[in-house]
Amino acid sequence: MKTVHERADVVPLLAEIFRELGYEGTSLSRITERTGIGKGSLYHFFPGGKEEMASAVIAEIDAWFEHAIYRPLRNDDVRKAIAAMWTNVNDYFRSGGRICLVGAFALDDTRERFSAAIGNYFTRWIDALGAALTRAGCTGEEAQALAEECVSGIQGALVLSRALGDKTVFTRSLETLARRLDAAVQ
Amino acid sequence: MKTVHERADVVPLLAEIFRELGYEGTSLSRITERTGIGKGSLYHFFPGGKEEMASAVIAEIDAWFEHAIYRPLRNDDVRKAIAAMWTNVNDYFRSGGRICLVGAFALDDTRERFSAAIGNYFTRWIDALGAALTRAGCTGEEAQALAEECVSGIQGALVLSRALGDKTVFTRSLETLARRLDAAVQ
DNA sequence: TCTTGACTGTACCTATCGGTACAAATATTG
DNA sequence: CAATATTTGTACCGATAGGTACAGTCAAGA
Repeated sequence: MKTVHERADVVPLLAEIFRELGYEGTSLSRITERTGIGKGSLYHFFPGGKEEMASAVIAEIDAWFEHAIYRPLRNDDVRKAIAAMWTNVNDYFRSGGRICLVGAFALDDTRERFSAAIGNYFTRWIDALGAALTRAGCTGEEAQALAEECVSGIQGALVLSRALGDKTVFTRSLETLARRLDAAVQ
Repeated sequence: MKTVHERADVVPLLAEIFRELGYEGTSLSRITERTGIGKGSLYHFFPGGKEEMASAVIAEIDAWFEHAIYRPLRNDDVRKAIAAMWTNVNDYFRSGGRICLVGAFALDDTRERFSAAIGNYFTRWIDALGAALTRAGCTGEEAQALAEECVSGIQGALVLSRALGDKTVFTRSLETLARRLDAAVQ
């Protein structure tokens, strides 16, 4: 028997593996082991090998954030977009049970391979949130500082809640950050 | 010619390599390449291999934080200990140019190997800072929440500043956190 | 139905992985 | 100096790494 896949279905599976094992920790045999997809298929979908697989994963993550978080922050009603951001972030990271792959890649020298994509992801997040806060009446400086603090805070909460094995650390941090934003937009 | 080392001198070298390459990304040949120390010596000092090397690194990091940060927070004058914490943290992480190895290990499944040590490092940091804040007049809840926020914030600042390749993100975050603590102890 | 092109499994390649064995070189002690 | 204990370089080991080659399988269109 032979299962037929397509590239779009494979990327999310790869994402979870990279998330769990890191870039260096993810081997082709582990991918096959966990997904049942052999080397033949993997190199058919991703001729560039492991690096192209990780690139595809990052691109998909980026697209998801662009659609679910950045665009609403730039275009929609500020308060609604910010509220949506918090629930989407909480869901996406499974209340701290799932890490941010982009943040994880930034920590070791995997960063060198994907530095442009990594920088972009965070820059656009901060800028979109900053723009929303500016629209809500914050000064440029204030907005930028608050946005940076939120994005940074989310990353820290992911690290800490995973280190302590305690999801409540994550949800609690999110609530604190949300309150701080609410105060700024009144 | 033959250079003779001793275990205590090797650990800091290993620390920098693990920091840069991650646990899985660090191979024995890379260690030899960067330090000149051969397998013979490495396995003489660390019979348990790579896992024992990483354990030794974590233990040394832990000891440094215990001495330079946790103990002063528990015993010394609160305001002085907190001020010392910020300057020590800023120096230790080279203003964001150096990551937190313990935090990085927490993100992927390297965590499973060292979960006790990882959890301990963060728990003791939060508890020591919380105890200091309590002594300065905060309620237990307030102190715990603030301490958690600071430790989490430092981790987030490391991730973000490395992702953006911008050390000012780190120093700015530290200043914001420091102001927040100052306000709490008046 | 026959052909085409996307998809897959298997076999294979070289390089490197973590780890072991051990004799030679070096310090240290008596 | 002689004897002992540390430390080190080198040669190995089996397993696995990422990657290639390619024939076989399949669904869909002509």
